[in-house]
Amino acid sequence: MSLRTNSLTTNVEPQIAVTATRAESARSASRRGTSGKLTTGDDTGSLQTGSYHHKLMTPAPRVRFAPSPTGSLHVGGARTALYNWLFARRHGGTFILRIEDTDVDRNRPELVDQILEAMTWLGLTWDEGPYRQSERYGLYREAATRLLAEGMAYRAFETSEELEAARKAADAAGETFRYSGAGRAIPSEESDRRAAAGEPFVIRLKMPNEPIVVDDLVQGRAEFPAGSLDDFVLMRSDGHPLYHFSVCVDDVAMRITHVVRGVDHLPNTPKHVALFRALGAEAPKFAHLGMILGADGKKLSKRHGAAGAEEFRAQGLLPEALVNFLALLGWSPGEDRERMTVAEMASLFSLERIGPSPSRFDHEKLAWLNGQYLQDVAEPRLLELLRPFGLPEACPEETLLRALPLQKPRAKTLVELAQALAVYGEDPATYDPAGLKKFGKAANAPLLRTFVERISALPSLGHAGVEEVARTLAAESGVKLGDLAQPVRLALTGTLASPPLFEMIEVLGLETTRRRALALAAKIEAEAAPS
RNA sequence: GCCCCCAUCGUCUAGUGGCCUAGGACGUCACCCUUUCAAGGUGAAGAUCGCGGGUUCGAAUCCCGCUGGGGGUACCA
Repeated sequence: MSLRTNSLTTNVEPQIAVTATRAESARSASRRGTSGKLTTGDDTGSLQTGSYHHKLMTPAPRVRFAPSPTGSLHVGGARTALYNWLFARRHGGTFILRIEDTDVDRNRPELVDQILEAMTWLGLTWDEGPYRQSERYGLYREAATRLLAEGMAYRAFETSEELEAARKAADAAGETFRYSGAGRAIPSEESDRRAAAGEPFVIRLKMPNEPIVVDDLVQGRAEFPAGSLDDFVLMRSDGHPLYHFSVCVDDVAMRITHVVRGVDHLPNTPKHVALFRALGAEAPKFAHLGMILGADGKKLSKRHGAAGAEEFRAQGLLPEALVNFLALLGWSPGEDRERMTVAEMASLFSLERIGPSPSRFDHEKLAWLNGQYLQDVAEPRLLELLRPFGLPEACPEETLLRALPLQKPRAKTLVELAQALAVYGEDPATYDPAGLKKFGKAANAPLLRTFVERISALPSLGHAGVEEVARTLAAESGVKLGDLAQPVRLALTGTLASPPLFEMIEVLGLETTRRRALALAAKIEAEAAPS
């Protein structure tokens, strides 16, 4: 594609795609179609008192989530997307997805799908888009041309090498580097001539020489002194728009009303405010969210275990749990609410209740929340969710379905649950050493054999019947129930921890129970008999 | 260096001048339940509201300074 910067001096502009392409519309429409469960019922619910007012007084908000495909969907990004989504749902607005892919060097197009998939997994479906900035270059060129013509921006002919050198010099002198604004002084005829002659240039914005105030909905008022910002670059010499520029042009084109993003963008905001002004547009309202830090208070990264949405998925977390957790990181509905459905969150959400401070990512609490959500998943669906994590092949699904109620309360993630299910498929390959030491006594072999004999004689293997057998046998043998139950448990699971033994036996069935109990008895006998 | 932001139990937070002897949740500990492990139930410990000054009859809540943390300072996003 030709990105000849010379085109900036002309006015040949390709048609602009302000609306999604047909394929994209269809795609997002179908996504929306599958996410019916996430609609919030705003129109009929708690909004009743306020909605009339809202609809008359202010237009429905239009918000966007604008990831760049330079990495996967980070939890920080996921939370930003969620807050935008909740805000849109709360006010009957529009949630727009925009891919910021103007950095050709760092872009990894294959990550776009990964991001979309992660958002879909989280249930954060979008109403418009995904727009790709790489497909909207005409729009940026047109805007740049206009700013140039209006004298709001100008060409600058310094090379990056020259600027780099100047930056280093300033650094060495202990001074703050700011672009000199030299390009402002070049007469427009000369500027046009040099551009036409093919001399490379960037386009810079003329920053107003006055302080810029940002009234942030979350962070409050921040005033940036005049002169603290220099004339930043709008268009690179290779014709690519820079982030600040494409963002503002698109926010105007998409009629964005509220910008909800991370505080790392707060220092950029005065630039954007100046740009919106230059573009002749009203700036949207801003809401900057505090950073999400790792448990150690450092910037969250892979080092902290998981940072990307798909990693949490791989860890066996439920999207609804992650969403609930993320919602609470910076926002609180008040009244001590913690566990909420997305619908509840959407009806309670407000930017005013977002706190400004950074927060740490507490995996423990996430795990707890996930465990809570896990309990509510019905067994058949749970089995499907578990499938990608591996189910024991040797075990009929009907058995797994019966095992699930026993194992579910003992697990916090799908990974843990899947692992716990393994015992229903295969006989223990090894025994817990401590368990063997404590319960592998010679006297326990006959106890195991008698237990097997007696439950074999039972007309059916109901847990109540098995328990009665066990209690009777323990009493007869003069031992506590635990002294019988633990060796049996060790035989059946190889460990000393499991769901209630008698219910487990009922699920495992007579054959498996016999085989495993007898195997341990044999092992004990073999070791007890000195050769 | 310069610019900007933040600061309540270990963690997430409630709190917007008197209702705070600072509330809830995770985590921790104890007890109960119990054939083990979880889950669940009950209870406890845990915050001189970062520090220092103001304002006020009264401050976690308002103002100033400091300290600590974070972000930005690109022809990255």
